[in-house]
Amino acid sequence: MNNERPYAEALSRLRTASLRPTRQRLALCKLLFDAGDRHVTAEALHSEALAADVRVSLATIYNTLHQFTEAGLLREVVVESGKTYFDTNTSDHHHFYVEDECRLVDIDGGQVKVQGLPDAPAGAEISRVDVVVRVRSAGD
Amino acid sequence: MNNERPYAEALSRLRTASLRPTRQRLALCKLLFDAGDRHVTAEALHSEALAADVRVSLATIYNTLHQFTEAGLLREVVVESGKTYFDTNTSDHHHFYVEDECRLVDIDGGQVKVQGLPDAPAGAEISRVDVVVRVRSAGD
DNA sequence: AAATATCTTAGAACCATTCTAAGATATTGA
DNA sequence: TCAATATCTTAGAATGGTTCTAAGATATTT
Repeated sequence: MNNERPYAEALSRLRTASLRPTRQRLALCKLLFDAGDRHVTAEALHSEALAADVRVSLATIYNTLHQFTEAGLLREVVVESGKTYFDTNTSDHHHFYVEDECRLVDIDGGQVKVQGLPDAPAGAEISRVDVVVRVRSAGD
Repeated sequence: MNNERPYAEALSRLRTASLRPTRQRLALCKLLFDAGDRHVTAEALHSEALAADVRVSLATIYNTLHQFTEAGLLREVVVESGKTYFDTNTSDHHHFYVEDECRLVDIDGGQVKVQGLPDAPAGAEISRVDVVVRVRSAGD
């Protein structure tokens, strides 16, 4: 977006999250948000960082992903036990989950309507409605 | 249901699954299916079995839960990473997930309609649509 | 620049789950 | 009924993703 100040956007993201702009967080910001909507696991982001010569520990990857999630910069998506995906798309939307590729695909939230849900259990209030459409590649 | 042949139902369940009626599987069948709709984790079922004086290893609990799932007697529900629930209700339905209690509540599938889903990604076909309504107990 | 607050890190710890391979149990077929 | 075969159960080790620890590094505030 801005070739002269490549970290301006990352910097402002960290400011809104009240997180100090460290080398690691700035680099992860760029990796996460410069490439459009993404669904990453901690391990995948770690590999990507190392491949891009960003020296960062796995612990920091986890810390950062959770801090970003708490700040509303990321959304956590659970579709399979033992694997956590972080989604850079935080708008109202849903997911296809391609089971045999362990891959997520966004479904725009605007066009999807979930009708007929009963009231939440007594004393509880809805925090989110997640629709996961599990699909299998027919080819296999 | 039948007080004189307490294992008759368990036995027929195992037959339909082509699984040998062992002491462990019969007992787990009873624990799982005699009490109406349930959502159990492997650990929880293990504790329950031990409490009921059913000597069974955790490995067998896992084996059995997976075999039952493959046979269509159970359904696996993923709502939180690192925790797998097995649901004795295998009919078309959805779930409330009470986040602060890690508890699932069934939502009857008949009355819920998910409209406006786009086509599955090229070459893929839908295997299931899961709706998870995350709720928080307002009290806390 | 000193004092303070926050961050990063390697490696250990953790926990749910799966694996291993050896003995036990169920089934089959004479 | 009994041996032969197939399947099952098990304790304990192994695995894999994630979190914890506590010590040194970096950023911020004064």
